[in-house]
Amino acid sequence: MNQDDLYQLIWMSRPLMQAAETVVEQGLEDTGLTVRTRAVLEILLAQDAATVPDIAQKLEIKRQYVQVMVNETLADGLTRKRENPRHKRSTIIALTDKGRVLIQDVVHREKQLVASLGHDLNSADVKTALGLINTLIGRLKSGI
Amino acid sequence: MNQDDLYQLIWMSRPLMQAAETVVEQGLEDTGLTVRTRAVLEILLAQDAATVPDIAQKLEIKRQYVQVMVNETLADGLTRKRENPRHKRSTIIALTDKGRVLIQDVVHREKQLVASLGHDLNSADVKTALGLINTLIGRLKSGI
DNA sequence: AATCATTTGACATGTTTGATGTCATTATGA
DNA sequence: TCATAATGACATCAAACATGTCAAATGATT
Repeated sequence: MNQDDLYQLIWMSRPLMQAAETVVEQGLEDTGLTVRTRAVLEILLAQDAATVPDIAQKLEIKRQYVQVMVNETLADGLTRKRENPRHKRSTIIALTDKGRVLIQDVVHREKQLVASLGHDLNSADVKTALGLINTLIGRLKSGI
Repeated sequence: MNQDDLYQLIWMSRPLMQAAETVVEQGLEDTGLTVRTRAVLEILLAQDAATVPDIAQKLEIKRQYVQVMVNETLADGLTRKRENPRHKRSTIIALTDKGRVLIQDVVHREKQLVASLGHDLNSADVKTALGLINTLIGRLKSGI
């Protein structure tokens, strides 16, 4: 193992994230979304509906802050509350049609951008890198 | 190209960064450094000395904020000002012995951690992933 | 040399992205 | 039933920046 490569790889995650989020922000400009409310909608798109604490766990941020973001999407008519049979106060948050169309459109445009960005990249390399990164995240989190 | 893999890879840069910085923070606990002042010292370690605007350019953040961080390291005796023949006000910032020992020690411990973290990873895979990430950063930044 | 734009440090203020703490209400489980 | 946990709502705080402005210093142009 060339450990300097791995060291560098880990530290390059910040520039990659920053560059990616800058590009995502540009695509969000006329939608009224932020990168973080976009993340909330993406979770709801993937699993149809979730409670605020569920979303917080997925995003690994505190529920209190997710609540603020969710309340924004509710105010904008992008999500709506659904009754939760398991808890009267803790409503289930689901996309409205408006919200679904919006986030689907955003994700679609992003995927097109990624496709043009990576048209000439080796598929196996990408898969390798993805696996590696997931391994690293797992080990860093578990303190191994 | 499986574009979903690439899409996922890009989005995983945030969890990777967060996990990495959490671990780095733990290693910094008894040093009085933050992740960002650590970054300043690492630049000075790599190139011996630099002005505040130089550091800002490397970190891709505003010089005004770098100034605040550098002033902290000056107050802590980790760096010192050196006369700049090219500009009377814009001093060159360099590590003191104390600062050099500290950042070298921090980086050394981090590299040991990375070594144990990645002992069983394939060296070629890591190199591939690093190259891929650098390519992606370049393309995202240039808007390609 | 005089002038004008640029660079820089210093300082004040604003913004985003959260964390933390607390309260009242509402489940849930022993 | 009674203690405990979960949840939404709200307030406060902090880190990591960005932005704007000023004055001193420098560099470039004429």
